Amino acid sequence: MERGLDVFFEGFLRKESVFFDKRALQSSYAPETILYREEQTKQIANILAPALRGDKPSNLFIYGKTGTGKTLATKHTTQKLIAIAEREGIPLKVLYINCKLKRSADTEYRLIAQLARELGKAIPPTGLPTEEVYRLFFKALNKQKQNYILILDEIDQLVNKTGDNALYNLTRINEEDTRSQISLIGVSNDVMFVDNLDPRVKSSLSEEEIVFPPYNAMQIQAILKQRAEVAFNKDVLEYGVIEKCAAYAARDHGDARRALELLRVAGETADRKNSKKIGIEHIDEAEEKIDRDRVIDIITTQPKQYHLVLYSILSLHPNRGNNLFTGEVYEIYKSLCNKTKTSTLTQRRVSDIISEFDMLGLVNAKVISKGRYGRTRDISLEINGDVLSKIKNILEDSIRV
DNA sequence: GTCAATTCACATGAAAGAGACCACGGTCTAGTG
DNA sequence: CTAGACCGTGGTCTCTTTCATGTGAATTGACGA
Repeated sequence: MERGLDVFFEGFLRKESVFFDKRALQSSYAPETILYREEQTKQIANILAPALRGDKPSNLFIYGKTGTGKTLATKHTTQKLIAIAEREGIPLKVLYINCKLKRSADTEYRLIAQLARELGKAIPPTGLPTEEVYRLFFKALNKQKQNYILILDEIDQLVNKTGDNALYNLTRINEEDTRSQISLIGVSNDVMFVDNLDPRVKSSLSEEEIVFPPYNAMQIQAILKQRAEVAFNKDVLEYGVIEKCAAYAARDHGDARRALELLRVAGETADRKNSKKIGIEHIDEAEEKIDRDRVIDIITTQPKQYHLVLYSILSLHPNRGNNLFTGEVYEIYKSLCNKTKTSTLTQRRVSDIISEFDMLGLVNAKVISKGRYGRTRDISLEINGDVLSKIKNILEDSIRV
């Protein structure tokens, strides 16, 4: 066995890979030039430039679908800005916060705590009154005269979960008599989310707005080519591979991130199969794999109650047509809980869980009205084929039936 | 046949509770000089 | 006298429950042609 491992690792080391530098395909990679975003970067730069003269730049709201380069472009421009500010000795700082990261900045308390931490204050993960955290944050903020640019990525997540209280407080900082000033940059996938904002926050946050349109297939191709230059060894891409990747990604709203992931996974598959080139067939496989991994990942990280609900749907699904209703699922779920001696959740909760499954894309649940026979969700599974049996195993394992 | 009222089976919202975490400050205890 | 152990209090956060209210069209039943 030991011997076998040695051989394996040595073989792995010697094995030729199609990759030269895989990092170029990761979403965190920042290429030197950002394609097709000149317009937007220039706008951002225009808006932020006053910071160099010590003025407060307007607040900025950026939106566009996922994978349209919002984060990349803002980070890129602010980095350049900072570089110059540093050279000239201008007191300017950029704080980048991703509101979507669990346990990091997805509540008011955590957002402010995270900000304070960026300023060098140690804030416990919980236990303090929110007020107190604000106080500490302000104190850190005013320690010296400095202007801040605060980037709130995926800001819609924050607002959806915890309301706009935090934003309101942040926008008000400048009204108070403080030495430092803060400009907010809100980045969001969801265009509609501004409408649910408190009008005061809304007007203050979107003093300026920039829209990132989705890339079209040609642009994605160019982006892929740019990255592939760095990422792969010479001549490993067969003809049509990039085109196909781009076509896949463009099919659903020009998501460049997905295209890059697809290309990366295709490369990995090719490597695993000891193929020296990446062919079109690898892309198909990659797409399947991404999908499968995503589903399995989602399910395994879900708590047990969710497993029970999903298993109920699953076990009901094959011997019925296509439509299950909430009531039916709940009945099965209840008996399943009895059988496994698990505490039973209320129908209210199960209803929410089902709609979460819908959002995760595991299940298609549409609210329909059956007239006299009430209103319910029409539920059908979105998982099929070999993944289904795998999931069934995972679930059975988890709930021990 | 037409039309409004009724009715079903949940959906959807708001509020509040339970239990897990955690920090802080005060009190107690044991060890030290 | 002091450092550290050990509470009690008060805070956040997540998952749930409870209570209340909403809802869209099939069905029903009254009505008139």
